[in-house]
Amino acid sequence: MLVIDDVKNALLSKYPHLNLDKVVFEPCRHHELGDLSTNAVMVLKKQGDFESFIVDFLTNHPIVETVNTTKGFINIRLKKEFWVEILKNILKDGELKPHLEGQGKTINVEYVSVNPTGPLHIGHARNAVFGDMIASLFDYFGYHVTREYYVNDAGGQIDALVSSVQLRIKELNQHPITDKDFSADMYRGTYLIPVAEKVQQEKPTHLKSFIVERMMEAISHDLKDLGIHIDTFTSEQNILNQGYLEKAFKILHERGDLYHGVLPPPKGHDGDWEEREQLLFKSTTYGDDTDRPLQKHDGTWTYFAGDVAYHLYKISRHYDVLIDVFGADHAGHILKLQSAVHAMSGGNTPLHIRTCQMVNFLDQGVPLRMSKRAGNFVTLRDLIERIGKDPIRFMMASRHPSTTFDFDFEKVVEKTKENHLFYIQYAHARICSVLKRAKSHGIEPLFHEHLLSDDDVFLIKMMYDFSRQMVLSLKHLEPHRICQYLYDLATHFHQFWEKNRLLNVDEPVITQHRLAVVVGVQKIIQRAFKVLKIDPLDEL
RNA sequence: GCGCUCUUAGCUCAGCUGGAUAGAGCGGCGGCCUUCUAAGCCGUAGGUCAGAGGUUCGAAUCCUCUAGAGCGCGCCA
Repeated sequence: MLVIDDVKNALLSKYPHLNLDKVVFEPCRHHELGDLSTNAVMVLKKQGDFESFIVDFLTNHPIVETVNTTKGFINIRLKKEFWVEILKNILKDGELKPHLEGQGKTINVEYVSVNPTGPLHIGHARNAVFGDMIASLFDYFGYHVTREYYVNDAGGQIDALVSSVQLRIKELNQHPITDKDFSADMYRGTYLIPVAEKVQQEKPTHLKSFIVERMMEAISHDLKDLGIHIDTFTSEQNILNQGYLEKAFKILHERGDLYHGVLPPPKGHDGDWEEREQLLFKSTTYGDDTDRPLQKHDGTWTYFAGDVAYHLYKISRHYDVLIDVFGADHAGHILKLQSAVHAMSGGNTPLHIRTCQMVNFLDQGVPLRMSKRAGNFVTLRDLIERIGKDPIRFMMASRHPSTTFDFDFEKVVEKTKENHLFYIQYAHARICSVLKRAKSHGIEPLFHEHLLSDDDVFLIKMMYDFSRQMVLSLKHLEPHRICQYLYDLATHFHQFWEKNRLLNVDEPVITQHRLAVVVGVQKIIQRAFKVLKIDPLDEL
């Protein structure tokens, strides 16, 4: 934004000592008062009284129409030329390009990372979509993004998976099996039957990796249908084979962050606690609440140790920033992982961890109680086939990540304003429809500056806010802001539609002009949807 | 017992990391289709921002405590 930089520069050139960090221009809360407001006077109060200086400066600024002050704010109304330029830029570039702040920087976003023991279910969807949109946002701002999935293919769960497949093979060979043949940790899902068949056909030499590959094929296929492409699948087994566990041990040991000791029992963990000496990581040094075990009592590595090794591997790949996306049920891992990364990278590799909360699923208002054991969980595939990828992506991304919310299978495909995605698509479809109709009359969009109306400006202002919302979404890693913004934009458009008849064959010039204005909206929706990876609809 | 996250209108959610009179939708009430998609638009009613303190020019937002909800808490991953 030009005005704010001009004001800041003017202030600094006269008062070089000023701290202007908190000075911002924002869209004016009250439309009657102006277009933009600044808190400068209030924020700078302690450093001096700069009101008359700023007001004078703004009054003489070439793109400022009027200036007023109320309740400590300075409000400005911009000249129409400003909005003319904004719309021209949108029509030319298809958007409003924020300056690319991430050019050259590399970033690794790890998300989904579901154990390869079964198909993705709907409980995995939020993490997958949220992580993917975080990655998309970084793409948008010019970072080099790696989308990564960590495959837990080394633990006891995988052994149980292999046993489960072997049991299914037995079943294929005319040995009837019952529920009793499955031990508690085994997987009795019928999705393993085709895997067993494949094993029989191909007789692989490495059974375990063969099975994991089949599971990962299914998972990536489901992800693809949700619009997600993972760049790098990193195998836990591979990390271990490459000796990263030992490397991590060595680094932490040399730093003096390891010791053998006994953890205190968690409070309320009365009778069944048995004190055991373990190899511990001194994560309390880095802000954790308690030290964390790298080895079990028997000297074998813990799951956490594997995670530490994996993050050392990520550090060794020299990204500027690492991001992990966890479900709320893994929030307990944040501090210990960040401690480990801090220790191993010497504080040089920032690790941001974002969690998204659980989702309550409902079908026509009835809560779904899923249990993996009972086998009544809904697969992601089933949901995609039932309602499509876009409603899932939009809904999963449209809520603040740290709040739980209700996801009703029926409500997200309703064709009413209550369904935000529909409402936005409706705006887009209306624009496409009227453009098509105008074209059949030989009328194409064409912007006429001198026809710019107050209603046009009202709509252009909303388009102008796009780049600011994108910046905020990135800054806070909160893609839901984009969804919220699009809904507001759609609201403004629908109001505009009701007030201003777009197509009038008797008035071709005004028709051209209004079409050009709504093409701006169309382009912004398309650009935002590209980031969300949602397909805009030309008709409903 | 401890930790993390949450609590905003009857319901579902926003609230621009401390700014102006806290906003939308649904539901309620009342209006708007001979013209581009009424799958929409307009008006109206509805609030002690869970509660109590604190920080300051200013708090839904930051801190402390209390209550309630969800998730988690070595020897699973």
